[in-house]
Amino acid sequence: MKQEATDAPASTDFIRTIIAEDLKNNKNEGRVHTRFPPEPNGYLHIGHAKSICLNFGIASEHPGGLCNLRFDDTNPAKEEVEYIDSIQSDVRWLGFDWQERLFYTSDYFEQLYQYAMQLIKDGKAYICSLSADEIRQYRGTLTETGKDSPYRNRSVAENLELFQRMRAGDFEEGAHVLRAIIDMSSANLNMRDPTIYRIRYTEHPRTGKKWCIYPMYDFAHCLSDSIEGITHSICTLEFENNRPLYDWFLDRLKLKSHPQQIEFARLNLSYTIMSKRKLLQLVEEGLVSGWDDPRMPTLSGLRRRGYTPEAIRTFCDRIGVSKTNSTIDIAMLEHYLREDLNKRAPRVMAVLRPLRVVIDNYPEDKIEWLDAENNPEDSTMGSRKIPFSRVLYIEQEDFIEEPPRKFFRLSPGKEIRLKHAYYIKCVRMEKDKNTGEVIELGCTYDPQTRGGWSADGRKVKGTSHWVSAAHAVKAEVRLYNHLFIKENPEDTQPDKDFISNLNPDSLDLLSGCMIEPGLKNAKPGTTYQFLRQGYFCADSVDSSEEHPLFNRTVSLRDSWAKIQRAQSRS
RNA sequence: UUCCCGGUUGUGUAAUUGGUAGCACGCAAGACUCUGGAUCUUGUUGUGGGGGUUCAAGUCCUCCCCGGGAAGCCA
Repeated sequence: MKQEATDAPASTDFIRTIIAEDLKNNKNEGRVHTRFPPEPNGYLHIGHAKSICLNFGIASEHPGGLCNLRFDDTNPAKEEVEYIDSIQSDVRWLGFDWQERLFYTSDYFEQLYQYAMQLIKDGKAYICSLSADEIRQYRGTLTETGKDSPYRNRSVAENLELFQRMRAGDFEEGAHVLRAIIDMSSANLNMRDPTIYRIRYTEHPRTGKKWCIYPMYDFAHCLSDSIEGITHSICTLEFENNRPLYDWFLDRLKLKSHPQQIEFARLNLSYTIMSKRKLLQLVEEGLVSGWDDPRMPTLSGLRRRGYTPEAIRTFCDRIGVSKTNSTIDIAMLEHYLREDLNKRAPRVMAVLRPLRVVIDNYPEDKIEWLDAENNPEDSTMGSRKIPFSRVLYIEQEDFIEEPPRKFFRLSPGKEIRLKHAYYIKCVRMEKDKNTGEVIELGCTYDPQTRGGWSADGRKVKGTSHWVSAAHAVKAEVRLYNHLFIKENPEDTQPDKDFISNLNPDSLDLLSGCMIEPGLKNAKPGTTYQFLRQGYFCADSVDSSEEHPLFNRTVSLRDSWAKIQRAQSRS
């Protein structure tokens, strides 16, 4: 785990301020203990990363600080082992370690049951035999107070017996629930005798058929926090209205460990969605290839796309923590990704849309192995040899027959530099007789410019990447774009939902790409910079030595594209 | 209509707790460059509104406006 309390600029978000204040007042005997409490009902996404970085980060900033991983598994209807496994590997991949503190709310089911019994004995809870529908009606509305359940006055003895029989499986689902006795006229609906146990004959991923009653979140969560000695229970804004209930249970049960719940605003990102329910819908309806589709904001999707944990952590550190509902521009995520990849990604050459180029004055059978640096940002990454020969491929978009203003690349009569190789000048074009499309270029090279330098100091403005046709390896490349066309995918026509905002061009498959020979053995998961184009990684699922397949992680910033956009605007 | 929470440049987020509104991203212009990448420089109409307290208000008081959340036997 990262330990950067000293060199990191002091973070001053409101949560860390509260904790610093608590420490100053020697609250919690100077302990700082947080937890990350996912429900295993889906895969983790970038929004969870914010919470993970916050909780584990805060713990790591204090000597002796701890952060638990706890699965909030109180609803067996939605939870699965697949999710339990993926969540653990995602948290680890992000770079955090819960050591031996892996917990499950289900670990505490017996203890939670005893707490519930205590509440009943203290006259603070009762068995309600109203139907779900009736309970809703009795609860009242936002503006009307509720009314007491007719079962509210059952005797302690009767409540005790019924609760035990609920556990024993004597009743049907829905026949009874256990409810707290609070206040049916509270302005906070959460306090109108909330349900704390319900009957469910559903097999639980961990406890199997041992239980047929399951505690509700509000009851289980605060008590689990208390049992684990959590000092600061950090959650998202939608739980603000639940905080009085969180405190109510801990106060009524007179628990000495009373964690403080603090709410912060969840992460929203432009051009994507963060709802687990909606992500699940994309998966189930086959609109993406799975939870790890590289277009998904899930950690497994981002990982497969080529995102690094470091970039995600930096992003989470920089976006800040507050209580303001906000949407962060996805460009900021991409910025920290590029910043990270720029330092570490080896440079290679790959031609995505090849245009054949013949160097007319280069000997037929000659091959030169030229030096190419692996990363101008980091000389310790060394260099490699790349083959140069008479027939090459360059990028189609690096040639225009009639170049617009400010176009520095190849066109008839113009000279450019081939990266790491020679200056070449375009002397002829071959066109398809039917379409008129340029299918081959004839160029001459200047032998005096080997390595890309000219002794006479002559300058060329454009530099292109290229591959030797005889040596190139054919590959497929997946170009990814935003999953949604709208900055806010929920911004839809009245009768449509977010699906209607799916970007039809979120995936562009290129099949005839030509990559430099060394890339044949690219290890899946390692990210390269394809010179002048972007960062790409071999796909961890579909790439093989026989059929190399690369995902575009993120494009390079493209100022030529901006110039073009400006030109077309004017 | 009830309760809770929020509102600082285009987007996020700070402001020593009443004392120069800063940082990052984005955008724009320029410099530099064997990646139109990176890097560097410069710029970039901001405290939701009205009153009030004060020498001084993003910060305190007050009224209003706007946004979000809350009526699961979900979390």
